[in-house]
Amino acid sequence: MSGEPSAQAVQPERRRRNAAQTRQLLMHKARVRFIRDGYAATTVRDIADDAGVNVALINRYFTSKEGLFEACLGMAVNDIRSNTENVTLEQITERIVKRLAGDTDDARLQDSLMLLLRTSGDERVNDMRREILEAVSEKLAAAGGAPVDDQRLLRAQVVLSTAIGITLLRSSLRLTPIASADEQDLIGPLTDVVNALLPR
Amino acid sequence: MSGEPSAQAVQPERRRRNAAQTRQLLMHKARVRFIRDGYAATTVRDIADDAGVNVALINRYFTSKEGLFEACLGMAVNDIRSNTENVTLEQITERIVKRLAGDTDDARLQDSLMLLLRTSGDERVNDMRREILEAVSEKLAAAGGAPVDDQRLLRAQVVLSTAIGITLLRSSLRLTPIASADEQDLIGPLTDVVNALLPR
DNA sequence: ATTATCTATAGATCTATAGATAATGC
DNA sequence: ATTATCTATAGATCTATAGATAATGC
Repeated sequence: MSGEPSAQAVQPERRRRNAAQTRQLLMHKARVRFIRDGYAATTVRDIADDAGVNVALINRYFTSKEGLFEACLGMAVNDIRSNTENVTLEQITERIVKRLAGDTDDARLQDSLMLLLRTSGDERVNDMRREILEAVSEKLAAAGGAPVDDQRLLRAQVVLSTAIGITLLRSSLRLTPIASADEQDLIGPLTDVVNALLPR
Repeated sequence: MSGEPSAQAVQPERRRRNAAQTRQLLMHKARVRFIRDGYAATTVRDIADDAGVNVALINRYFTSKEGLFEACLGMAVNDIRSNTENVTLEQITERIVKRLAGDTDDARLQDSLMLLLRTSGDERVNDMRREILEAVSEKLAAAGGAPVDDQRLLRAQVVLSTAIGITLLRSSLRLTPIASADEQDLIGPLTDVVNALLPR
């Protein structure tokens, strides 16, 4: 179903042995699989093949498939957190568009937002997900120094919903024309949404 | 991981043998599992247990797990199609809110939009998904007799993105306050989004 | 000598099917 | 007699682990 190793999997030349680097590579390949196929549909063998190493290394470096997923999610959480630090009202649209605008398939398969939508069945992982989304929506709501009440927090979450929905339609469902829209095409509609939901 | 049969699974009294009814029941239970856990994480045994019948009936009535998923998706597509017939610009927000407003967990697990986000790996199924989403966004774009250009279609798809994103945050991620918002709470923000994206 | 990586395999699923059982209708 | 439903099981994965191999650093 999703078993063929991707073309890039074949390393042209064996790189020098390096546990840290292999760990990184596994996380990178895992992230792409988890985003594209979801947790359950991804096998550890898929990931190991993509990385061009033996399956056993996944358990060696991450204890379990679940551990690998958790590591990927941690990376995504950091990525999103650092991208939403100190954001002003003016920057919101720009940041969202930048995040969504990845125009190559490869870029979309890196999108941390997509990984946040994947579930593994582990409760701790679901908590991580909810925490970061709460943090992000609070930052959005408070952007520009606006006073945050429940009303505004809800509206911030609708902004977040739009971003998530666009990500899905573009990367997972590949719906045109939104899937082929570039930064320039998205900025207008997105600006309108943000202005409508989070008036200054 | 997701194996416990739900509480309602135990039928208080054995109903009369009825193939058509059992088929229906299986589709209904399958839909809930597929929406909540996704295709790969759901086992046919989970579904059969929820329905209180033997696993073998799934293959008898639907040929395969994939066939059952396809049947569920067909149901969802019909549901969404009938809900987007002849929609006017004024009705869009109302329709979206009505669809999103399900306030019980059970209601959310029925949401056809959520099933559209689930993938099975079968290419034919992905096509069904893309087709219905295209049809819906075209209907949205054309609502109220507006001339449809690429620009407007893109904006209609951003509306759709918002609806999908809200559904996800509410049902799968259960983010508050949006997850606990009712119809009354959602109508305001949603109206603003639709007006901003699809001006008459 | 250390440790990154691989081999081989156990044990636990999961889907699908052949054939048996038992409820229903004539 | 028909057919809805169940039993039993084959065959295909999939994850995890114990222990072997081989590349690297001292």
